[in-house]
Amino acid sequence: METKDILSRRGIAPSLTRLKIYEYLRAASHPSVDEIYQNLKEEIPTLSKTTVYNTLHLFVEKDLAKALFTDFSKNRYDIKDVPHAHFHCTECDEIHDIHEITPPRIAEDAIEGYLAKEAQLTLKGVCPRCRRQNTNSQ
Amino acid sequence: METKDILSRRGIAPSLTRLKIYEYLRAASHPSVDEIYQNLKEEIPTLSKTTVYNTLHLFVEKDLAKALFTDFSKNRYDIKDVPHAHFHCTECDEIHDIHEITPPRIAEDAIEGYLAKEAQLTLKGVCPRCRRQNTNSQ
DNA sequence: AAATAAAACTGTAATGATTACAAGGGGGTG
DNA sequence: CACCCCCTTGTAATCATTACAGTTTTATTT
Repeated sequence: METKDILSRRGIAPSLTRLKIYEYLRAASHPSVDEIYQNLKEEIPTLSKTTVYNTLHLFVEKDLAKALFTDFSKNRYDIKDVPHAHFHCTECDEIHDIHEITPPRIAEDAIEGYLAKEAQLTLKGVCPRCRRQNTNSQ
Repeated sequence: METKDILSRRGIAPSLTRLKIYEYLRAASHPSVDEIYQNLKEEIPTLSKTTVYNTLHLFVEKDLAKALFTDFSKNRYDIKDVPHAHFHCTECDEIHDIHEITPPRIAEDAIEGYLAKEAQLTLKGVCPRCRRQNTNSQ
């Protein structure tokens, strides 16, 4: 399927900028906003970084792309020693510990060639309290 | 075990500031740096935010605490649709797709009361290339 | 083709988290 | 008492992200 159609299907107008960003994203490896911007501004000299942000937000909203959480961006700390997952509620922005599901225990040499030191499992969605509030108010 | 001893065991001098930060971290729920700072400066009026950063970095280095990756601060994007994990190499800062291990498929209602929409599994460690380079140069 | 409205795009400024860095302070040791 | 080391502090710099208002482009209607 052509990129144009992929965007159209999701209700995104397939402008040149959006096509290029989509294609860069598909070809590259987890690029940062700046990487996308730096690389595309050769082809699209008028490109603005704000547009890259806007476009990525749009893609995420329309389920065409995902925002990753990685070690680059850590702004919460935890001290619990029992393995557990984290649930981030997108409504209230709270983080809850989840013990029903745990990050897989990964041996250091589980993945050929890699030395794995830590695994984090993060879930995203709506927490019980926010679900109740949504139901009540609608 | 007393907090003082927990720190000492890891080779961290148990200063008042560090004790308080450790105890706050243990009692609170995934606090941000600012939350820790705001709450402790009542007790420790001279506290500086830099100290909170320094102390947390120290705890992480000594394996007393973990930095979480969450949706709050995401700065990489991905478009792949096959479920896969991400491996963040702490030496070269690259992110690799890992297909040998995948995030557990989590049904929306898998966790009592929660609505789970997405799961991300992130590993941390050293990638094959960096491991080879370390070996060669030492 | 002109007129209009809506949607995309842009640039600048503001915000917020984090880091860099150089200097201050306190406690223990010789 | 002098010295040194480590902890702590404050300011300034950096970097990613967002806010916002204005401009350009595109599509639509006349």
